[in-house]
Amino acid sequence: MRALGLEPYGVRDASTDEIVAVERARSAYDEAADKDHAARAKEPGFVDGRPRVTIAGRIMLLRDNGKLIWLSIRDHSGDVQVAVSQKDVNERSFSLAKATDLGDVLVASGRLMKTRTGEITVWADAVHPGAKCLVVPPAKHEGLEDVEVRYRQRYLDLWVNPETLHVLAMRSKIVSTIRKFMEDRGYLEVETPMLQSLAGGAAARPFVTKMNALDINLFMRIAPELYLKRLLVGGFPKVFEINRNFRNEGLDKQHNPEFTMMEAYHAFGDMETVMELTESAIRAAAEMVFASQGKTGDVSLPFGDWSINYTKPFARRSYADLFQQAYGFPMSNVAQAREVLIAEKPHGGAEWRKAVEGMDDVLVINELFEDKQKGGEAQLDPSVPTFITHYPAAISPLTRPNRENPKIADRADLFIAGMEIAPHYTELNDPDVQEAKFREQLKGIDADKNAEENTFRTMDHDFLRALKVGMPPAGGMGMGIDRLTMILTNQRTIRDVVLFPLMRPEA
RNA sequence: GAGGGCGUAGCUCAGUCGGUAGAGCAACGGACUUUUAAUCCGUGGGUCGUGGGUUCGAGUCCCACCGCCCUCACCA
Repeated sequence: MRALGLEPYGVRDASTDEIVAVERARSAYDEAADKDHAARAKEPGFVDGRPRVTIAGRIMLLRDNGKLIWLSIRDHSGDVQVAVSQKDVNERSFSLAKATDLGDVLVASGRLMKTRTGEITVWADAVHPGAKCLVVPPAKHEGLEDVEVRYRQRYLDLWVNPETLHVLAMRSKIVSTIRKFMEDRGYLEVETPMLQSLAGGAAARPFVTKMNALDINLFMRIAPELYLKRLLVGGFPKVFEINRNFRNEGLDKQHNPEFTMMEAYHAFGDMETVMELTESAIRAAAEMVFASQGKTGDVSLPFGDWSINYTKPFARRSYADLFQQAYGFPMSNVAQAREVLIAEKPHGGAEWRKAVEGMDDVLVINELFEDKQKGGEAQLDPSVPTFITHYPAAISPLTRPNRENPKIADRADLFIAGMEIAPHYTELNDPDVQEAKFREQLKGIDADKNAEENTFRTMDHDFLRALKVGMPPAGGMGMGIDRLTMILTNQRTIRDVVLFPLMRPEA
């Protein structure tokens, strides 16, 4: 192109300042003015009333008829046809249009008209360069289907597959809807450390990194919980944080090593306070998504084969009921539960039997419970978001035991479509009970957990010190933003709602 | 971590029984002022994921490795 005296890369100028989204340009089409122009263009003194627009985007299709060139240009909002006729543009514009290839970014200005086949077209009076595309673009019809290339070269995926851009833009809108909802409810957004010298607040393997200046190891946080609670001690009444957590574990359809979570804490609230908060926040996000599809009425969104209703109140099922339903005997029958668990791994042999027999009662029950929960749709109605309530206290180390029944934790987990979306707690604020629970956790509740995993189950003395200062009673919740986005946008893998999912480096 | 599947042109894909590497689109040169996946004429394009083995001969069969996908395991 430079050999032809053309500059392949554009600059900001008077025309680029006028650029509007393709969608807006198309809606500016004026049929009356177009017909008037078609009928009277040759009359002396005729004033062309057709709106003039400037759009910019990538060339998706190209039909060069010699002295008339048809281009299909795509931007984030859609596609539009552009016609560049030799007699209606200057030589420089026409040469540029001639030298254009599929994939180039082009700026085109012109009046809106319809072709005789009825397609809205920008009849160009000038075109300007945007950017040259130096790689051969993916096939214009088949698109880009290779999932590996889609994730590694997301820029290509976003350009070629409009659905990708739509889903990821929707993710941004879901986050901003929830953020606005929280602010409207009077919660203050805060930022707490991502680099922590103790990785607490959850049971997960952390990433370790090294700080040179202080010559210390630091952990990437696995949860912000313990810092947010310190803020309640300090006097913040209602706080939330939407940010990344990092867990050094496997990848699958529901797990990316870095993921986004919203945690919220409400002083002088409890589990019920934050359950209502989550339900309303999710409903607000679902309503936004639903409305963006131009739909009205009861909000229901598809996820796979299911249709999930967000207008009806979310359901509640107790842990004990679900256990009974799944196994046909009550969870109080630990002896029978133990036999069922042993029978689950017939190949485990004597070793497995011994491990199970040494397990705490509550862990036996919970192992069985979680086995069934993975196929959660078998027990819960997948079309209704459901809170599982009345968890055993022993598996919820940071939760306050129920005042009436200390064996039950004040904890409720929200499940949608078989996925765990958000746990809710009445938070534990008694430092003595908290310390006892830390110690219990440190004993190594799982005999078969390896040593490496136990190294990060350390006692957080400063957190206990904070509780001694006095934390008001509080409700707390944590919501997986990635999973919520999956459910609201009907994506079955977490990688399709993350802009740049983790990939093994290319060789 | 275990099992299974996949990897061929820029993209989407064929490739039979082991016998000269294929198509469409894209690219390159040319024609064409209302096209719609424009059309027409012409041209170029391959480390068949990588490395080894079997064989007269391997894209094809065997082994190892790399990457991706699926299922399971792990995972608040």
